[in-house]
Amino acid sequence: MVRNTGQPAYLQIADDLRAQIRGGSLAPGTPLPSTTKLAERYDASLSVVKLAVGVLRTEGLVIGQQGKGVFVREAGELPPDPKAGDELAELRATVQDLAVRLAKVEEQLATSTTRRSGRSSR
Amino acid sequence: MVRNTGQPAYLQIADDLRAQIRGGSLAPGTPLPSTTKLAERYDASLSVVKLAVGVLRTEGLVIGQQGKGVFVREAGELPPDPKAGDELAELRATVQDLAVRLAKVEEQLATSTTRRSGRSSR
DNA sequence: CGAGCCAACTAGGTTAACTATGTTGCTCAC
DNA sequence: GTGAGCAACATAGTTAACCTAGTTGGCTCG
Repeated sequence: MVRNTGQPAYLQIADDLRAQIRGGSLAPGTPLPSTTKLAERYDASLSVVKLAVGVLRTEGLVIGQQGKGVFVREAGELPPDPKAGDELAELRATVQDLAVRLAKVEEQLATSTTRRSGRSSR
Repeated sequence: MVRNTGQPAYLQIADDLRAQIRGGSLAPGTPLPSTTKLAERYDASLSVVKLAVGVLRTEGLVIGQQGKGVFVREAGELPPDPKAGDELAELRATVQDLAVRLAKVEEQLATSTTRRSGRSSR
């Protein structure tokens, strides 16, 4: 599809969707058409549609929910499904994970250095 | 290299690079390692590296120049930190940094103390 | 010696296939 | 009628392959 504009297809699609969101055609909370539908509508491959959605996702304009769909983000607030997309919870989980792993590493290090195998380079 | 944080590989790489940029390891104006090099360094496929760079690109943190490389955006001209500036982003970066360093230590520990080939990410 | 070509790198775009995982609705057995 | 299980569909992630295009440096040939 597209071209002419010199812009890659996935950016054109992303721009179009972004315009629709900002223009109100796609209201906050409403789901975008499915990847397949968008691919048909824009006559593009699934891959470029996924790329386009990916751009909007990293921009924070939309939020993808596995199994359900991709929803337009409420400006400044969370979508009707405030699932575990919480950064704080994510961070906590990560920190917890790090703590456990650190403990293991420290343990290994303690037992291995006693017989002096300290083989730490770089 | 991946796993650990439960985050997808391309986001982990993006976060790592982002941390390096914000941390100063990658100064503005300097080029990132080439896609191939990054793929080797992170033991990831070219695809995920391209995805990671793509994320930073859409974030405006780096600018890709075909044929030359991907360069860190000059601080003055980068409007980034779109939603950041908050503690959360800082924390995130720090945690990410810790995760990377821990992963390295774990790797060293695994290769130096074990002769079970258990590890290795693909 | 110089001009031009060429080979080797680079990023970027596109496609396709496969996997994983989550959601939802239907059907079928009890 | 209810519950279990399944099938269909959704996003998400990963990989691989192929192509385009820009840059650079070296080599060759005139």
